[in-house]
Amino acid sequence: MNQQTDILQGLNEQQAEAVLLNEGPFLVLAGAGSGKTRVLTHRIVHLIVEKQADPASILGVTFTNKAAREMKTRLEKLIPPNSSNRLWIGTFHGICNRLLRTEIHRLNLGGLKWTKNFVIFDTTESLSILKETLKVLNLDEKVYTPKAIQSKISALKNQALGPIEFSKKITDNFELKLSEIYDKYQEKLNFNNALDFDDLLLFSLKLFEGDSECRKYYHERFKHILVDEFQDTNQTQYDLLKMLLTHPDNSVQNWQARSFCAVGDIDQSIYSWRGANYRLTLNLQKDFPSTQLIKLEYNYRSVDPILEVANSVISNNKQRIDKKLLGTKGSGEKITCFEASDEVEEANFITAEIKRLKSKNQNLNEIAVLYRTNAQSRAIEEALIKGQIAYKLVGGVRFYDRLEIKDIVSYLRLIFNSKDSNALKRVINSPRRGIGPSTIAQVEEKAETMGSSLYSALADLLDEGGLGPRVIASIHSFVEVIDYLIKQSDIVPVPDLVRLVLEKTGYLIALQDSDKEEAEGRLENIYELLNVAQQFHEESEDKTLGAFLAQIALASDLDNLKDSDSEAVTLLTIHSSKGLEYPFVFLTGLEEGIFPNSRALGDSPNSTDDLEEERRLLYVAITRAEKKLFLTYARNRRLWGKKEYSEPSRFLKEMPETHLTGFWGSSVKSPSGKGLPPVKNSSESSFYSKREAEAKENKKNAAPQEPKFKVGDRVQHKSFGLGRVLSLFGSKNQKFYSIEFDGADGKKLLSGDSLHLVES
DNA sequence: CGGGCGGCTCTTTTT
DNA sequence: GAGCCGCCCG
Repeated sequence: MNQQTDILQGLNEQQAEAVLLNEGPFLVLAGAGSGKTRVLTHRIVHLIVEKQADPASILGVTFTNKAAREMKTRLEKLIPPNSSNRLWIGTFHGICNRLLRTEIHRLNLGGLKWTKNFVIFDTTESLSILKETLKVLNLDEKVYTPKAIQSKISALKNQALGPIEFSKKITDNFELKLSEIYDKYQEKLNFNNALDFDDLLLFSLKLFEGDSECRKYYHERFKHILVDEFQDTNQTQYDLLKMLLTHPDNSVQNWQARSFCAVGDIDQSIYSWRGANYRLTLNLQKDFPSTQLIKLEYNYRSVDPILEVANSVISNNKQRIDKKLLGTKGSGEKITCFEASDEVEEANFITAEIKRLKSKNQNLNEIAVLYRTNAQSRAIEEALIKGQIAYKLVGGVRFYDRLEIKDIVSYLRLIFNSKDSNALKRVINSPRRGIGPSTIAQVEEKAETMGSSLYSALADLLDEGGLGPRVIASIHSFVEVIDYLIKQSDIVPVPDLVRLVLEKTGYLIALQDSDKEEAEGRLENIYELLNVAQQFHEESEDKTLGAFLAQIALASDLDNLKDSDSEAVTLLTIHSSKGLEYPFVFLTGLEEGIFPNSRALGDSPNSTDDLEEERRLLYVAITRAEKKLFLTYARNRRLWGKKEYSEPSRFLKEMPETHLTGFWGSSVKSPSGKGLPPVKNSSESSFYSKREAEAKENKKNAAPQEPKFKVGDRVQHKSFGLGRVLSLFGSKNQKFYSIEFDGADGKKLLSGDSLHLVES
């Protein structure tokens, strides 16, 4: 067998075409589960093995670090040894970081320069310097809320607008102020020799715009560019790609001959709030008329009912290119719906179903629970803990956001880039050295007058009077330790440096001596950080401190998700689940206000767009499931600590009822049997609100309900016939039973009202 | 200087 | 219900 057929083995016609096309830009519209990752991997293998492409000439952009790592691992097995480390594969942010680490000195942004030992500020850190900025500008935080300003600036950066470009587009007073803040904020970042997330992209673009030599070098180098999840590209990323694809001397023309492969699915565009713009995908052919189009419509992941429901839901969107997922897995179980009285019952149902799956020898790693917002995980976690089901939670508090880890990392950052005043302020009194806010204020003042960094202002302050002898001694020994560590950082590998930090700063001793309850957990986390450092040193290509810090800054919780780990159910938001697949999926909280989220239901001019994005999100969620999907919602939910009534999601009625089963919308099924009646207007008095009023009334009067049946009882239902009780759920006032009916496939979930006991 | 307490706002999603 | 901020007291 020759290599050509080998590479194409197992690919369908369209997939093979996408692998083999070698000239001109082309767009692969790849539906969920259509094997696009395979296409990308095989294409790279084809380029290297068949076309003798230099691995260093290939640039692959993925959406997550995890996807990048997986792709690299797969490639290592398929291409010649030692060639994989010459490929550039990563997220836009990761790639831009790599680029700027070597080229940032060429960049000049309105007189501001950065050096290659820049640090990356995460959202929290950039918020804190933004607050400083507002203070300096004497702006009221009540009027200019830092969070809102932060997202405005982020939006600008994602539209390729730097402070200078934006200042030319100002139309009103608010924008004028915003522009001032933006300027000052960038100055602050510069003072720290720091970039925020969005700057990684924007600065890379500005670099190419301002330095055609540099642009030419990378244009000529990256002969083959592949971009995954193209629908979630923002303007800045798009412009950046254009920079690489076109030659500085002859603009658009030679784009047409470039090997450029964009893979995406407009129906899975779910990051518009981060500046992503799926219209860029729609416009690709308009921008570049020679762009060829390949559609991948065969789905190799899910059974038919799941695909039917997904197709049906997404067809309600107006803004899309028509396509359907075509099944290859055949028929399968219907989708089970469950209406819970509240979030506790919902969680109990999920736990019980998971137990059942486990009893049928399903591995817990095959199960995922999805939700719209992170806050929803809480109730589910509690139920799983009670039910003794192991779970892994993605999101929530990131490992690197923990206090002790941030402390140690801040030390490392200060060592790497002594201009990082955020890091300095964080560590200077941790462990306690008696250097408090008033001293820091003096340091800041000193730095201001000297025009220097906080760290060098420390040394200047020592020479002056005005500080007590105790503080002087503290600062003196602090500076001594940091200076020593800075010297060591050039000599010793990262894991050793981390150990030195723990030891020389007194951090470890202070923690060990602490009799606080949480100290033990913190120590464990610190040991885990040491493990991370060790692993980094063994596996990373670039073993420098800078690379370590960048890895930490760009790491997401998702990156640590390994299926091979211990056996556990995965809990994650729908956003985080993009690109993943699980045999069994629970999609929870299908309620108006939760999903679709209330933010998407407002009367803003964008609300139609927002609702369509919610629908795409639902489409993503549904298509994660391979074998079996569960949909749940709760009639009451604790929100901001308050109980709220909610109506079932409007999306439920967009699903063909023939593919659904279970107990859902109990009395809300319309007489026609066509699923839920239309939710016209959530504020309108409707069927739902009447039912809510009833429920409220019942609740008031109801004594705690005793279960009518127990597990194993024979029961009768007027339309389903005879069955047996498998399990029971419910709150104090409401009980539900899972019933297996004789001769029927699957089980039904019903309330006691419609059942009669036949035999105990 | 540091810890503790009370009041305030807020949650959509993440590189 | 939680995290953040500011205020007060030891």
